[in-house]
Amino acid sequence: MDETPLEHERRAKALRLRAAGIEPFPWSWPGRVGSGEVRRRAEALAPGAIDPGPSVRVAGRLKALRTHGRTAFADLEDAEGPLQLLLRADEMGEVPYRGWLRDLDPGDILGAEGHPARSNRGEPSVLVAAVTLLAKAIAPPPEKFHGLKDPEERIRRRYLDLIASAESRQRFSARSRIVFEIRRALDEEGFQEVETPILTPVAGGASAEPFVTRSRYLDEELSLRISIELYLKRLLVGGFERVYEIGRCFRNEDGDTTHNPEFSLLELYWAYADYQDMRGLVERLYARLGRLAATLLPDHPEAQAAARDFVPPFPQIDFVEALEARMGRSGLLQTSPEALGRLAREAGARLPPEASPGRCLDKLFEHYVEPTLGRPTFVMDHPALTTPLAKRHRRLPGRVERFEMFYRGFELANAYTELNDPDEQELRFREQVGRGGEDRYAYDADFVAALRHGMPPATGIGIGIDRVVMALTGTPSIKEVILFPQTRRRGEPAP
RNA sequence: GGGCCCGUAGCUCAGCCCGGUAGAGCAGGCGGCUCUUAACCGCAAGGUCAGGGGUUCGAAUCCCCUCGGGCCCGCCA
Repeated sequence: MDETPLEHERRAKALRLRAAGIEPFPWSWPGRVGSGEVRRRAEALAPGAIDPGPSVRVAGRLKALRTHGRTAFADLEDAEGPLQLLLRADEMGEVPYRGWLRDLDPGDILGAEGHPARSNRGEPSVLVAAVTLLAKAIAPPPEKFHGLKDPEERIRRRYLDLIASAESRQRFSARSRIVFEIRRALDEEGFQEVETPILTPVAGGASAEPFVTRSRYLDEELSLRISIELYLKRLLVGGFERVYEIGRCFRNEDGDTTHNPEFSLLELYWAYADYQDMRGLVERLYARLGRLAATLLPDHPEAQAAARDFVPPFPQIDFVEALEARMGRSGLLQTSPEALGRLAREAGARLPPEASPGRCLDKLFEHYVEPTLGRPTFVMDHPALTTPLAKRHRRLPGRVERFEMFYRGFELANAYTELNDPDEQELRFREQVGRGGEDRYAYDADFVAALRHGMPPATGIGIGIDRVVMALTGTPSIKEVILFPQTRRRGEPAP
């Protein structure tokens, strides 16, 4: 890559230091303490005072340097936050002080040793006795005040976004904590996490185009999974009773504000329980997550609202009743496919002529009911037409035992009482495959073979992790909750 | 896949409508300053105006194509 004049200057500084016997990329910085501890010690002091206790060693990225002749203020930042360094010629020695001011740049990784202190203006600081370069930044950081704004650069070079934006760092930390909390909650509920194949001979469990690759060893085509479902159900056949997996799934489709080609899915299966049991689990889980979000993001109105909103029990509405009420008509399930298509198109849905009645019903629900579901709401007992792979409802004809939980326009859970009759499963697979259209599921013969050995009655659920994070943190774009979203290849810097 | 918008210095942005020598701030260079925190003051420097083609005496500016990105729609039950 061509070196900019700026980078030339910075590299020259590194070379100058090395020539003077100072390694610009040293190996370690032992005895380091976090900025948080130093801040706390410094905050106990009066302005202008110096902590008389032992000196401390801190480290972090140099964010800004304000020089005033024989004194200078440096903003250091580590994972715990910012910390000011107070550099003075009389503390450090005239020659080292002048040398470091000449050879340091914003963006450098620094170590500093000195006593906690408070500036005359009261800023918690370290009065530096000695400074050490821990890694020279040859390339400059983003602009100090405006940060990195260009949305393309923020995604392609996420490290720069993270350097510049505490908010971005906080959001991704929140994501980690949310996922950890989900694991902890499920562990306490008695579920065990498993790992099932990502490279699979048949990408099943959902309707989506897979990414396809090839195994040279097997001399076979393999697909990256589009869901986790069919392997977890095999484990129910095998005798595991409460299993889940959180993992990446892949769909070979366009991205947008709510879709990325690779995304994280939680799927969970629970033997000897039904979808009503699952509803309780969802309430307990989201109540925890709402409280967590409020703790993690005390300044985020959306996160605070989540804690108030996710208080069980969440209201339940019946899919058909809610839709009919909103539409002001009845007998939807008895309506002809042609009429359903007409209604859906009247509601603004652009549907292909061959769209199934189930798809029309989904579109109608999307249009009439979903926008009204701002608070956590369970939508119960979908028409069988919309959901071929759930178990038929034990009481309501033409329905299946299914619920979705909606919040702020996001579908945050989709659960069934699972189909476990192998003959019916095979029939439905064959219907889907025969259709050959958009809604096709891949036929997984091995899965049907597994069901023939008996899968206990069970409930299962899928939760899109990325969307959970979006909903809890009030983030409008999936790209802001995925560290490295998919982007088109571009001329990358040469090594 | 369709529509609209964006791409100017390392970063944040003016300039584009209405064509006439490419501008500022930050960062960097040189000089000054012992309490700043978007520090400040002075001086000098920094550009493939995303790329290609066209119109024109003359294009960052107007037109076409390509690349990349964003938003909306479609698709993703």
